[in-house]
Amino acid sequence: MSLDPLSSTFAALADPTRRAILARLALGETSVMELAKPFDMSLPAISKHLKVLEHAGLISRGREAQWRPCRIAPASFKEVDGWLGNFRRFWDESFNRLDGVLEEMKAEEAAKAPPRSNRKVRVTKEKQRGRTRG
Amino acid sequence: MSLDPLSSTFAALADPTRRAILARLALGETSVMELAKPFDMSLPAISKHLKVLEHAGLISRGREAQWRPCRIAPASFKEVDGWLGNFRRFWDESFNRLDGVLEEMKAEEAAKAPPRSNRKVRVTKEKQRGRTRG
DNA sequence: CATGTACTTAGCTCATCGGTTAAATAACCT
DNA sequence: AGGTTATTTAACCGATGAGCTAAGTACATG
Repeated sequence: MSLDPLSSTFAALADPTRRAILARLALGETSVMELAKPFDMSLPAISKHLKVLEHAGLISRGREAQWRPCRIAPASFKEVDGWLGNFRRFWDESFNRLDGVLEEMKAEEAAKAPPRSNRKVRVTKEKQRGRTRG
Repeated sequence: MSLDPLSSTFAALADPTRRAILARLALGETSVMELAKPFDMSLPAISKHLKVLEHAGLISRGREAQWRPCRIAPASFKEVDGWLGNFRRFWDESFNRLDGVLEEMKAEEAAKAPPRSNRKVRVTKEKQRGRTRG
């Protein structure tokens, strides 16, 4: 058992029940009972799902008397987003433009590169989402 | 077999070998042999991984003579990103500010809402990434 | 302390997954 | 045609995953 973090996170997200639980938690912290309600499924099943989500770092759990309230934990979401960022240029128009900075570079490149060029593009691991722009 | 699209996409991403294959494909279209090289694994195993990725909509495959070149397919990545967008406010500082628009609303809310308020927050399904601002 | 409520753990079943080897298919190259 | 190269399919195996029921733990309260 125990895969690398990204693998266990993606694995956790690969289940519709677990994604539904996360969607519910996006509305706010709540108890296991509450989370279980919408599902036609035994409580132990939900408990397992929560364990998986917790292990994946997608939720964290507190203790209040006999309740174990669950809430979204940001870290793993952020990691997934970071990984996804490596591929963002494949679908995100505005990202491809990099807020206009790449415009010039492209123009320069185009000036000296032949058409239909198949040259490789660097993938700049992480950080794509960090442009706060004030 | 055959889960909902998001589930099979996340499931496909939950394997490090498959993610490595995608990382390689981010550098450009290539053959199965080429993709297989870095891995200490039989060719059929790679073939299966590619099938999974294709089924998940993360890659598409062409035909050139005896080669079946693979390339990144954007759609499923985009879907994952869209889903992730529902949770972006949990970790993305700049998103939380919504380019400054929410600033005022928050101020107004704060004026009439009691402290430690636990009120629910709407999650605005999809589209978060669409602000081109070009 | 006994009972109830909120959960978790244990132990089981069945399906799916990731890997294997061996054989099949497909297209090219004499 | 016959061989080589690229890739897939088939058949199998051990491990993991999602569900169940039954039993256990933790806390609260009558």
